[in-house]
Amino acid sequence: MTRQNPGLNLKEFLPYRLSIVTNRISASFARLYSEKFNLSIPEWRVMAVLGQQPGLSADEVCSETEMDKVPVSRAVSKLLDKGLLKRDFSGDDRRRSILHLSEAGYGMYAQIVPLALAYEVELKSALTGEEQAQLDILLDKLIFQGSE
Amino acid sequence: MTRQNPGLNLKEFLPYRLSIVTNRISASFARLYSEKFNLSIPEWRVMAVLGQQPGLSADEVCSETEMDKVPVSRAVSKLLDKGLLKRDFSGDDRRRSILHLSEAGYGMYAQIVPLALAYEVELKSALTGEEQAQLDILLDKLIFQGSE
DNA sequence: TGCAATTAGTTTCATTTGTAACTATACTGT
DNA sequence: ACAGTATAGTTACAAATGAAACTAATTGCA
Repeated sequence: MTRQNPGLNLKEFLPYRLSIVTNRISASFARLYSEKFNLSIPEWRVMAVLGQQPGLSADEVCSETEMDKVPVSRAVSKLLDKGLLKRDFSGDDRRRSILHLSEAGYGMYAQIVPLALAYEVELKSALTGEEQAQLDILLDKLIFQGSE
Repeated sequence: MTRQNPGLNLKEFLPYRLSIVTNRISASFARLYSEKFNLSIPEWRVMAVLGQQPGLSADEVCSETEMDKVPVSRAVSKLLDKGLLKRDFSGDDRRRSILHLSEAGYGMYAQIVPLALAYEVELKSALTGEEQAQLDILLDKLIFQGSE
């Protein structure tokens, strides 16, 4: 049977292209911190946001990282076990946690950050300075669009 | 303790930004075909590539879609169960499958493609024509970069 | 030939993930 | 004050995932 192809070329389809790029990049970046520091992706994300904004609650970590509260909860308890995080509870609202990197956690964070930045530089090295700026603008527009 | 922030701003960090955009987009696109057609993401991917390139083997589907062979194998058997796929085996090499959408599968594919294209148009509507072209170029460069 | 190494695909098993149910605390309106 | 609702976080359960083991077929080469 001869069919007229409705014409969806995957390799040109934006959601598909984005997922290929993103999957490759996050897999290779994850290797960086998982091999050396034995952190899972959710664990790293929690540390990354707390390194920058100490004192967030678990719930705020969720909204900052767009992670589900279940993986956040599990990552937090793993990080507590490993001694990389400290947790207090708010006096105002004793349900609410107040999360900080511990000394050890901050030390690890401070080791990972330069690796992360170097990785980003390497990634962007395929692009000119102008293209890098353009990419930021485009991603902003798409991030906004995606949230409808 | 006063600490000097090593300075990783997640919201500006490329791998993080890419994953936010991609996760939002693929989640909302997945709703499109999972709700209406009851397809999982791997199932849709297999159909999408076979709609465009009938007769691929499972292994070729893997390399085309960058999926693992396990999810491909499972998606193929689900799609066979649902009657959306036909499978033959090569005469030359009887391990090698030859996969085609069935009539029903092609019918479903032909319904999904316009939805997918409309979704892509809507996504890109946040961008000017020139920005869309630029985005394609940038993704190509990053896709190439990511594969090293 | 014939036997080791390779390849296509499936299955098993352990891990990860998310939905939904649950606990504990806090807020709201009467 | 208190009953009903909402919120922070955890736990239980079920589904998805991938690494590794497995089966079956093919290739290479001695």
